[in-house]
Amino acid sequence: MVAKNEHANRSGCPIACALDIFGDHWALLVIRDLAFFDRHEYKDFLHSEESISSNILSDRLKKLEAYSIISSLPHPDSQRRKLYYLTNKGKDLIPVLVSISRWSEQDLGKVVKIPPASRKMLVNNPDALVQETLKQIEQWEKSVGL
Amino acid sequence: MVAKNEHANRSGCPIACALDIFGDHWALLVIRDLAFFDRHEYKDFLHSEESISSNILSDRLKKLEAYSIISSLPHPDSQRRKLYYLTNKGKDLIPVLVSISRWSEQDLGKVVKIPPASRKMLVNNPDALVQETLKQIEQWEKSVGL
DNA sequence: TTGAAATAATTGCATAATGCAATCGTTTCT
DNA sequence: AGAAACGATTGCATTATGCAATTATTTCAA
Repeated sequence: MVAKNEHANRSGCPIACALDIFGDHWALLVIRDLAFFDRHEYKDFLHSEESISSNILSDRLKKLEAYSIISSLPHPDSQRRKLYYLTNKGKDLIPVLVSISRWSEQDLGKVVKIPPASRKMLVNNPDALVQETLKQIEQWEKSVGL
Repeated sequence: MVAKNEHANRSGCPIACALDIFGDHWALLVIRDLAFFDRHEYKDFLHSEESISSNILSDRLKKLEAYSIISSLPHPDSQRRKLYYLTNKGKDLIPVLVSISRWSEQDLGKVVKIPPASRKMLVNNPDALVQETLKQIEQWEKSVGL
């Protein structure tokens, strides 16, 4: 890892504990890629729109794996590539991602770009968006034999 | 502010945009204090369990105010003290805080300490927790004549 | 009324985290 | 066999954070 995080478990507060795990600029974006964008490989995360650095990505993948939020699988086509995926603990973060998106949609105005179909579901029935996302993840899992 | 954040608006992604605002170890804790713990003053935030540093607190209050997530009021008892409170934009973050708490309750185990009454509501009816929180905020607002 | 405490910051400095470009050692492709 | 792809790591510059001390007011209490 790039460096140690001195803040682990500052308190028993559920929000503080969560922030000790994903309270930074990048962790949730990796989880977003896994949850919504069907990205599962190192290079996919690396090339996502926000341009994460290679060292930071490597660090976050390790941390998220250490926290059992993600896990990985050897890629069927290659022994060196890996397929990352969300554990149940990680999937449980989808409602968090959706509520954050909902807030941005409501309160951040035009800078935020969301595909119309998703936006509609996000506004009218966020729970359905969570469910649909889970369903697509299940499909992917089946496709790799998980 | 302590320093400038070079990451503003990395993309149009609603999650990335949100993280550019509160994706750090402290911002959401200040919002938590305002939302759930009836803390409204600098010293209250400063003395909260996680021990935020004075310079960081000062910085976050400025940023959150700049983003119109919080606002402030002169304290009725003192001209130097201020009363901070959540704007509508800030109140819209309560569902985010609740969903994060819910995740921690579900997936972080015993390190997380939540009062039994809140935990029950968090698990069985998170929306009700949001509503109750909003109601208590309204009461406080009334009490200071907002 | 005057000195002490309280309050909201700010400063300086050490440490940690991040950003960035280059590079490494494999593996895979042609 | 050589080139490209890939997952990482390294070194170094910059930015953010942590921490203790300090500041300038204001408020409180003897």
